[in-house]
Amino acid sequence: MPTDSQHTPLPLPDSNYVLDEAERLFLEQGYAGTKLRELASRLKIKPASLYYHAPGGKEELWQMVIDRVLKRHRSQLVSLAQQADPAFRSQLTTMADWLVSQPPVNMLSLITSQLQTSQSQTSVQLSERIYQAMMEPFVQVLQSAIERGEIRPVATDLVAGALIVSINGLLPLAHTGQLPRPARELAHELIDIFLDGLRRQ
Amino acid sequence: MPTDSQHTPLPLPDSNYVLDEAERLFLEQGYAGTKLRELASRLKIKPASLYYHAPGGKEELWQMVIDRVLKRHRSQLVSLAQQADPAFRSQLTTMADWLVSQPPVNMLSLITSQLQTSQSQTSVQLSERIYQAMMEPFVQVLQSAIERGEIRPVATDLVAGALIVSINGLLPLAHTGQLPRPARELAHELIDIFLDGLRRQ
DNA sequence: ATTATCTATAGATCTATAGATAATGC
DNA sequence: ATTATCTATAGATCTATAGATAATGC
Repeated sequence: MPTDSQHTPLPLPDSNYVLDEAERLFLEQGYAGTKLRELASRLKIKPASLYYHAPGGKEELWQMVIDRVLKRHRSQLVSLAQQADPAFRSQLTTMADWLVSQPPVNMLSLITSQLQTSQSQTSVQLSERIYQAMMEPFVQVLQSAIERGEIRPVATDLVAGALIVSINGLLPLAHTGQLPRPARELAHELIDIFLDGLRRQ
Repeated sequence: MPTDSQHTPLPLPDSNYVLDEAERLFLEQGYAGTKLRELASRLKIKPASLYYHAPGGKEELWQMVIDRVLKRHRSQLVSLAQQADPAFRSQLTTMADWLVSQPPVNMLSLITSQLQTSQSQTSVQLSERIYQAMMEPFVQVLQSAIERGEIRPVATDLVAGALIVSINGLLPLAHTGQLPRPARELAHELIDIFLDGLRRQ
């Protein structure tokens, strides 16, 4: 019943080993917790060499990473949402599988991190972008399902947000053995609960 | 009623202004993002004075804060879960209201923060404590409801976790205006969706 | 005497800059 | 010539320690 693996996993736009490693660190440890020393050390270069790739230093790296992550999520999720299969549940599981395949994006700490770095981009603009990249694709799918009469009219943004943070928030617990099951499986079960509810039917 | 000879407004167990402020900072900005300078500055004391309250420095402050937060959540949630009213939905909303009233605890970043500080307490022990403090009370309530036949038999730990991370994860979005509604209202709507599901009944 | 702060300062860590160096591509 | 690294080092920031000081409680 779960949708099978896709054909080609889309040639990912930017393949940049510096940003790849920076992304892992920033998403996992946050802005303040990420040290240029450690990033350089993982890349097996000296910290000074990072300024060749990002003359603007840590803040520019952060900006590039966030940009890339949000663009990737938006393009991938929108494309999955528009895929042929119109069955609501399989749309959701496919999108969930994508989230599960990616390093978890903690929408909340992204915003508060941004507040710290006091960037040109305000936190309002950032949460707008996070919304478009992560929530909007889910909102679209939910909206269509409502229009087709498949599901009840609910607050689509609330449900979209709940789905995303549940999936992303529970993944780490899957790993620490607190919820000892494969992440995909957890995500699918979560979706079924959202669909059918807890109450006896 | 507890004897209230003095009309002190806050009878909550530990009232410690240093830990209060440290808790705000640690939960909001994480371990690395919290600077002793800023903590001291908010308390209107010099950084060195913090070592009177916590000779072990930053790590001891972190440990004390996490301890206090988890104990508070566990005692409060367990007590709310055992309250007279046996109606399942109102048990959940009462517990949700408590979560909403508190600074959001990001279970995930707590664990990864702990990994950084390389404390005696392993991250496994910590996630065990987080589980007992936050998830277990919800699991109990769900378990009882299943036994009473009010809800279907579901993976209680999964649902408990999803409820908690949804509530805590969406609060900040309520504030940034991305989901422009009072937090309690959002939480209650979320609970109703979990109960009834999305599908047309 | 104890409590809670302070000043002064050490030492570690972290980000960033300047300029050199080696390898690759035309 | 351009690309990607390096060494050396400055300067900021951050945690922590030592010892002094003032206020409070017995």
